Amino acid sequence: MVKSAERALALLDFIAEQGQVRFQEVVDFGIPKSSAHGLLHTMVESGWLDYSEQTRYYKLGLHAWQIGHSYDGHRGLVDAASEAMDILVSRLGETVQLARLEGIENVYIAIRESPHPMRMASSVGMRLHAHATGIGKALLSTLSDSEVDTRLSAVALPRLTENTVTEVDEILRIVDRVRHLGFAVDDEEFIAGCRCVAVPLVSEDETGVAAALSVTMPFQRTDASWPHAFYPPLQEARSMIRKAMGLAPT
Amino acid sequence: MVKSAERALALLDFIAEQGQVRFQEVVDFGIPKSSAHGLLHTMVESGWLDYSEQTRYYKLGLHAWQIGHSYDGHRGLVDAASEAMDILVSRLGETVQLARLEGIENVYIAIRESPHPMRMASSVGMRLHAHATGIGKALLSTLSDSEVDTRLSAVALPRLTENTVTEVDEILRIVDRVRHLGFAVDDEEFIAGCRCVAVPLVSEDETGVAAALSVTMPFQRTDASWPHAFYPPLQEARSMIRKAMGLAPT
DNA sequence: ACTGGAAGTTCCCATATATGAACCAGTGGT
DNA sequence: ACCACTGGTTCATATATGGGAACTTCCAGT
Repeated sequence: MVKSAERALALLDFIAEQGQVRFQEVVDFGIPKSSAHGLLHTMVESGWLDYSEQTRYYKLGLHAWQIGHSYDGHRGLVDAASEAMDILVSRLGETVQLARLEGIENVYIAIRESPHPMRMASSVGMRLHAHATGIGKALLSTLSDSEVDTRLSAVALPRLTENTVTEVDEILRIVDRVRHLGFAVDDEEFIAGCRCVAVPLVSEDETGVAAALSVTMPFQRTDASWPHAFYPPLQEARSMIRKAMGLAPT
Repeated sequence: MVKSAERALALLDFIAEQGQVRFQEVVDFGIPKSSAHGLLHTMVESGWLDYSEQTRYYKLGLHAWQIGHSYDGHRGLVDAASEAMDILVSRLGETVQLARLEGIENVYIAIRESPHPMRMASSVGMRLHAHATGIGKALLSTLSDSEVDTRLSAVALPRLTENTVTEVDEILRIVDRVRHLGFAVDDEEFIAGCRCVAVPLVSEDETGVAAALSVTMPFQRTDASWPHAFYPPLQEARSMIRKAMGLAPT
C-alpha cells in the first residue's frame, strides 16, 4: 500500500537473508538504481543498515538487532518448551525443532541440535515452506481445511525434491491424515536424505500463535520403526510443554 | 530522504520501545491519521507488525524478531566477553554490562545481573544517553575530541539527575580524564542512587565497533573504595576479552 | 594508458504518497 | 438516549517519490 515503506521492509528481509549485499544486488532485487540510492541512504542514516566503504557491502545495522530483542510474541512458548526440548534431544539424539506458522511458511524459533556430527543445518529464524516439511504440515493441521486451501492456493508451491507434494488437494488429504494420526512426517520432501516427524503443539486459537515440535534426522539413521517410534516421545514432550503453558495436555 | 521508508523504520523503533501502541499513539507520534492507516496496513500485511483486533494494539511482528537473529555485527564481541563477564559478576556481585556506542547513545548488548535482589533494571537492547552513564563516557573516550564534540553538539543533552553534566566542554574534559585514568564513572548522573564504573574495551578502529564494559551498583553498596577498587577487576576482564578476540591486551 | 565493471549521481516528469478536513462506526459512561 | 472518545475511512490535491537513461568516478586488470 505504501510502496517505499513496503520496499524498505522487503529490503531488510532480503539483506537479512543474504547476510550482506552489494548495490548491484539491491538493483537486481528489483529496485532501480536511482531509487535504490535514496532508500539505502535513508536506511543507513537511520541505523538500520551498516555500509562498509571498504568492502562496499550493505549489512543489517544495530537497529535491526535491537528490534529483535523487543519482540516478545513467543517468548513464553520458547521458555515453556526449553526443558522438554533438552530432554527430547538427549533421549532421541536427533535435532529437535520448535517452529511457528506464518502464512504458508514455518519459522524455527528454537532448536536443539543433534550431537551427531552429521545433522541438518538449521538455525533459529530460518523460514521454510510449510507444505514440504514435517513441522510445516503439523502446523497446517491446526488450521481449518478452508484456511489451508486459501493459503496454499494463493501462490505456486515449489517442488523441492522429487517427493515434494505440490497439489493443494493432496496436501489437504495429507493434513487430514495428520489430524487423525496425531503426527506429520516429511520423508525427503524438503531435502533429499532428510526425514522428519512432527506434532502440532498449540493452535492459533489457544495462544495466538500456532506452533509445532519436530525431530529431524538423516535417512541413514532411520529404520523400519520410523516414523512411529518417534511419536510417543514427541507426545510426552508436548504434554510437558502444554502443562508448562497452563494448557490442557491434549 | 525517503520519507515513508524513514517513517516506517522510525515507527518500528517507536513500537519496539513502547512494546505496544494504539492507533492514537501512532498519530501522536507524528503521523497524520490518514497516512498512519496506509502505513500500519502495509506493515501489518508484510508481517512486521501484529495487530490484535481484540485489544486494538499494534505490536512488533515476526519479521521484526527474525531480523534480529540475522544480525551478527557484534556476535564475536558478545561471545568473546561471555566468560569474562561471568567471572566479573561472580567476583564483584554487581551487575556487569557490555555496551556499544551508536551516535551519542550506548546500547547494551550483553548483561550479567547482580544476584542481589536490589539491582538496576537494565536489559539487552536498551539504549541510554552516553553523556550520562559511565559506560557511555568510556565509549566516548574511544573517539577523538573533535568527534565527541561534533556528536554531542548536534542535539541538546538532557539533564537526567541533578548530577548530570550537559555542557559539551565539560564532558570533553571528563572524557579526557577517562583517557588518562583508564576508567569512567557515573556518580548518580543517570539515575539517582546508582553508581557505575566502566572501562573502554575496543575502539571502532580496531573492530568496527566501539564497546565498553561496566559494573553498576546501588549507592548504598558502595564505600570509600569506590570507584578505584573496581578498576583492577575491570582491567583483568578487559585483558581476557581482548585476548579472546585476538587483540593486544592494551 | 586503456578497458570494463560496479558504484554513485543527475535530470525530469509520470505516478504515488501525504495530508487536512469532514465523516462514519463502535464503545463506554451518565 | 446522548455525549465523548477512539478507530477507521474517504476525498481532492499539493508534494514527494520513482525510474529510465545518460554521465561521472573509482578501481582492478591488462
